[in-house]
Amino acid sequence: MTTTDPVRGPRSPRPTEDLGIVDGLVQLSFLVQGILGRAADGYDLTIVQIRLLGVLRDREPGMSQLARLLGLDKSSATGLIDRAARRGLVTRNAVPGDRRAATVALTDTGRRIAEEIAAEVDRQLNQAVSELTDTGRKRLSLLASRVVRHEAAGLGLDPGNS
Amino acid sequence: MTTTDPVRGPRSPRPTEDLGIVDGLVQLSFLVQGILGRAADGYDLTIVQIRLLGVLRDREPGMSQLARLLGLDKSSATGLIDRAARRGLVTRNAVPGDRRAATVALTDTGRRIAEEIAAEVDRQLNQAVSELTDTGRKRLSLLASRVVRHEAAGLGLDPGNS
DNA sequence: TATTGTTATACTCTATAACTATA
DNA sequence: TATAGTTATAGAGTATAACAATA
Repeated sequence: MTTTDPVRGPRSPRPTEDLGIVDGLVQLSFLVQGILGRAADGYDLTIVQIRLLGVLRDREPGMSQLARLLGLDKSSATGLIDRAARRGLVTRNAVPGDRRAATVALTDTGRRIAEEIAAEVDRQLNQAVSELTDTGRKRLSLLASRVVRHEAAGLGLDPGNS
Repeated sequence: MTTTDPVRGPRSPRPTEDLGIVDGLVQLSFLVQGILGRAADGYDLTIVQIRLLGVLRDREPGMSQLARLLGLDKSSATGLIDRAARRGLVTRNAVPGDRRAATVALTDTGRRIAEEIAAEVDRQLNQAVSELTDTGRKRLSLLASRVVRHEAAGLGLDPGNS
């Protein structure tokens, strides 16, 4: 997926060869995931952990709900939260009405780190699109948003996560 | 940083809210990775494995070179190739001049699966952008390509070479 | 009975450090 | 000594199946 081999010609003065919508999006996704991964690495975390922090920035879900938000099995969520809690990023809180249930929330440390990482990702991603014109960035933002919204709507999901 | 609200034309039932360049790209990357993951899952593979198949479609690298291409430690590549070989997707071939070295190549099965998955990803990704206009898809393709190219250049990578 | 969450188990993926064999 | 690759080990992440406790 990294490359299909487009005919490689001599260097054009203004290359910007079109990779096509498929390769373009696939490679862009790996680029973005790379940025996320390196940002996470700086805090000795993983992409999944920072995604968790992102999701918890404006929610306090139960375990099953959290698993659904992240697209995981609930047993996977158990381990994920175990590890995040061991690092002091999140806590499990009891639910008054239901003795089976527990909600997950960020700790102060978790929230601070979530914000620092978000700022770092912001920097790196803006750096990555710095070659585009203002109009280009604006268009890219809108096109990406439209695709994401369309897909979310198709899945019956509403709010965006991080 | 939601930007100014562009007046939506009569074609849009609802305004496509702009997620901003950062959230738009991050969420789009998860969407694309999700498509890749589900495509891989259909063959009982992982994203890493199909990425491996993609890389090997037009290369026959040594282990160290392969690790560099995938951004892994060479020991990680060993396990990755072990598992892929066990599934009959790739083979290790001896290098005549150097008894330490080995190159990795797709088997016929591996190549067939690589192509089937590529076709499936193509379908799903085109489906995902089906709501955009032709112009929108064209622009998205070009913008993504430009960002990817810029980043690759910054890393001194030249896709398609050694 | 259904739901919420955990445990047991097995596998993939990854890195670090130490190792073998060759160059 | 340096390079190519593997092994040993440890940890994260994931799913399935079985389980306990509560509703």
